[in-house]
Amino acid sequence: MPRYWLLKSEPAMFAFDDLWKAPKRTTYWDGVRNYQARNFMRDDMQVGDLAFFYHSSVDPAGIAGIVKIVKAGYPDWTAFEKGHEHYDEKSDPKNPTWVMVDVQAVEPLPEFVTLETLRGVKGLDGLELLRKGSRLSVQPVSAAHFAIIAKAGKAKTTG
DNA sequence: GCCAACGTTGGC
DNA sequence: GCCAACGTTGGC
Repeated sequence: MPRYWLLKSEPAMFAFDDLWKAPKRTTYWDGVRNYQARNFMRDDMQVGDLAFFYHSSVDPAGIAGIVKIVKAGYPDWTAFEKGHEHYDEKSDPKNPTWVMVDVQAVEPLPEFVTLETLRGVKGLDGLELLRKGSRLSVQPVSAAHFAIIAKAGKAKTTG
């Protein structure tokens, strides 16, 4: 059974649309520099897992699309590149501190699901994103929550 | 090991 | 731009 996740990105840096236009609609998810988020990627994320692509620090914030994990955790090499935005001198290439995964865009949500919308959706009690003070950039999402949110992102139909 | 200071995240 | 919340650092 696949697990489900939510990945945050600032669209000014990298938006779902950028991933959609990328070769094979695939990229490496670098720059996670939080241990809890790192542990999720390193220990629990597996090929075939699905994740929401969440746009943070933008108005409105919300979920733009769905991605699939296509490569499980491996060393985040951007931590080794001096001058790189995500360089971390304390990460030893022989014993890397940080981890990245590869993700592939699956589909955009027909309707962008804003954070405000999510707060009004029933059945999302316990969703990490909605927890006060939550700022984890990699979060687990239950299968039930994933289904509810995906449904909320489907285009409204008449009749 | 405690905890104050500091830096970052991210919604508003 | 503000600031609450939270993670990390470093003195002790």
